Amino acid sequence: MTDDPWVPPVVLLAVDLVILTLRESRLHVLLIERGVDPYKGTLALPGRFLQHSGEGITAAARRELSEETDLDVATLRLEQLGVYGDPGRDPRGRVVSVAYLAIAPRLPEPSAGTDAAAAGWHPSDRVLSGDLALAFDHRRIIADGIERARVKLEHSALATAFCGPTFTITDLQRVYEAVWGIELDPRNFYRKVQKTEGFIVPAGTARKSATGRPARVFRAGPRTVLHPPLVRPAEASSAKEQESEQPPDRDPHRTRSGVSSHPGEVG
Amino acid sequence: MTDDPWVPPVVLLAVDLVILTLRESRLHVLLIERGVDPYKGTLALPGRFLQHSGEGITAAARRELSEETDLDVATLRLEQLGVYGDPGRDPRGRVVSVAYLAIAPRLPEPSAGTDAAAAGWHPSDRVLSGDLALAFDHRRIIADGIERARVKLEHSALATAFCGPTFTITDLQRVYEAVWGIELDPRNFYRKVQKTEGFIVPAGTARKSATGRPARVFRAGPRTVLHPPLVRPAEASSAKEQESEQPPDRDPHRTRSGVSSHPGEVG
DNA sequence: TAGCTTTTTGTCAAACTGACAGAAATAGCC
DNA sequence: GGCTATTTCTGTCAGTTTGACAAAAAGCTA
Repeated sequence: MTDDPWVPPVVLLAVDLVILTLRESRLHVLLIERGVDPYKGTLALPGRFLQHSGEGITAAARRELSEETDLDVATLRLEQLGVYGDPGRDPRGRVVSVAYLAIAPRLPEPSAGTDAAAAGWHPSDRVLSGDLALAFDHRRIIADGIERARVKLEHSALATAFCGPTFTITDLQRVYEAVWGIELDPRNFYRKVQKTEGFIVPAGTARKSATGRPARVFRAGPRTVLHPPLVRPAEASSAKEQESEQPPDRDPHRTRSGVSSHPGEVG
Repeated sequence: MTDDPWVPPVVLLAVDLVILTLRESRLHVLLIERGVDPYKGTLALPGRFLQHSGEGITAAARRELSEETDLDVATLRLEQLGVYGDPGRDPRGRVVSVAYLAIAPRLPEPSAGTDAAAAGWHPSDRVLSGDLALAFDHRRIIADGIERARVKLEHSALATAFCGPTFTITDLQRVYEAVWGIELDPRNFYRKVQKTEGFIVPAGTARKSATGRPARVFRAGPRTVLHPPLVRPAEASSAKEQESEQPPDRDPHRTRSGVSSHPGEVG
């Protein structure tokens, strides 16, 4: 990888977590308020530095996850989102951060777990719109995470991860609608979901409803890949091109046509 | 991200490149023979350490790319694949590597660019089968890169990146067949590709053929996302679950059902 | 029981898919 | 030139899926 006499530069390695959930049919992301400089007092993703040089990256992410949520960490899945390491993104020095994506069902209301002072859920659209100011390049990381979730909803059974152990088909539809930001026809959604064998399976005799006809209850089936995919309508998937390694909103030449669904594409 | 008095551990940051191309209708990956320990004499992905602490990660990847191929780097696209940073993956210390994926059309035969002694193309199946021994965790990185390419072929116009500036529909079909490892019906492929507006556009009057009816020539169109996607047959997409941050083949509990198309998913 | 709401079962035309037939355009060979 | 081999391209056809929408079913409220 390199020659001998020369000594490569070192960097500080951190992990950041994009934890998404649904509250009142809207997509939310977990943010903390930073207690120290830089960006003291600003909202940011939960994250941490590698604890010691022998700690695995995913181990660090999992530990951070367990500190921020009281959920059973074993049941959550962490998916690597990408690396964010622009020089200058962190005034403390060369910090390279590995971002992870996690999907959580609606958590027990007060999300705080430990001392991490102000941790709370914030609507994702307020983050994406720039309404909420975020530390570092965390807004871009969240945007990438949400886009990843959108794509994964099409091809995997990820949507069930947003729900509790059991749910109705309408619950599942709300997930798709919230993440995709569109409305779906209940009849067609019902048909599609039912036809995809192994996606959801009936869960006992239980039924739930507030008003209207009681709905059947299901739980997640064994299948994790959806074949054929549950494609979102054409207009909804025309996302924007994404870049990294440079300050966001730098390039006015972004085309509307391009999308990679995998952030970090560069010329 | 952390408290104050404590000092986070440092890591060495490297980039590794998975460069794929097609030769004689087979998928190949660019490998170099390591000239120094560790793994001296073993095949490995082209890669390098960050040159100085202010160098961007993508910049490092792009520089390595330009050293290994004589292609116009500006025309190639680099896509971030993921981070590989298991402790112990590199005997020299804590090395975290950011992997990038690049797709190249058939390059001018001798692939070497600079002094990087033995650089050459190797069939991807010989790598995946374990037939060729690779340094570090590079076999896994390549596997992840190929799986990424497979998925991207469905949803993006990536396939044209394997071809030269102009190509025939059959050329394009060969790309899909090589990367997916299956055969496609020429008639249906023709129809599908033609119907996807903006995917490929006619390129002048030129025609080429060796034997048989001369084929029309096309070049890549403006569209980068394929809508609707060009789905591969069901059996072909039943891939294996992937993990990272741990030595491969560690966990006997891997399920056959799960796949994420995005490597690095962990429980 | 009537009215309201939400779930669930259908229906129907249009679009798409997979399998396959066959015409068109060239090169090579006798 | 005529024949064959080969590859490209244009259709066809039945089965499936999709999107839009109708209407029945099953509860709650009044």
